[in-house]
Amino acid sequence: MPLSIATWNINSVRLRIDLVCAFLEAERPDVLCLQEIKCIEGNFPAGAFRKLGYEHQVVHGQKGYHGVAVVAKVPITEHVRRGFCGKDDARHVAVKIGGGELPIVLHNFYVPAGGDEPNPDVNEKFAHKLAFLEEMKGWLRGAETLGPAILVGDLNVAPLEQDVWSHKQMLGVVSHTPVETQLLEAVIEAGGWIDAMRHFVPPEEKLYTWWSYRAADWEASNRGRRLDHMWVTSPLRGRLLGLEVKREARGWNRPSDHVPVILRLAA
DNA sequence: ATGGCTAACAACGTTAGA
Repeated sequence: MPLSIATWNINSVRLRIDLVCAFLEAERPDVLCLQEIKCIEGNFPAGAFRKLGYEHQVVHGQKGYHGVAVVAKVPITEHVRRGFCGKDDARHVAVKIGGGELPIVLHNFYVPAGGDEPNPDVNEKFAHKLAFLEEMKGWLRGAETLGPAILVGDLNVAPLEQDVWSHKQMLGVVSHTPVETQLLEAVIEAGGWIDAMRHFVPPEEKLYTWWSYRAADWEASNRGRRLDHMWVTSPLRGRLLGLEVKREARGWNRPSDHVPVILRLAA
């Protein structure tokens, strides 16, 4: 059975539920992973998703900020919400889908942004980000040996030179500093992950999923970053079918600063 | 080099995003 997975940092699921529903009606992905839902589970707009056929839902929320969720048309057979760095903030949920012979484990992450100053000695948010990525690396080590798995989410790191509008000007900016990009590559390496977005878009080509709210004209200045990611383990390499970055979503009315990304897998 | 915007909330300034 072909499978489509979408990921989207929605920056408040309650404020933008109409945008999310329009996206789901147009694209009909089997699974949607959301980050920054900014609400507790009890305030998650479950009914709106259910109406569209997304009746399988796992929410890991908290009040006001952060928070992740998975909604699916296909059954979710297992789920786990993991805490990182000894905190109880809501930054991860994993689900198991395709419960038959070859189930797929799907991880949905929201990695800490890391604040402004890229120095862990003076900026505890940056220290938290690095510790979070280190913990991901250890926990997901050898992921490919365990079978089909997908990891998506807002990882808040743009690892490649063409993942930012200016590699040179971004080297000292949190999200593209060498310590972060090398650590993210180490997470990929340790898990045996395949960068599914770059499987389809060559690394020489610019690719962004986020544009700042602060630009007067996001499209004209086009100072984007690829902060959102979709990875798969090697058992899924042969099933990679297609990728869509829904850039136009950044131009919708009252948009998220991130756009949705859709990965399609063959049967 | 700076500043620019958006969202949540025991809310009308503060904290967070990145």
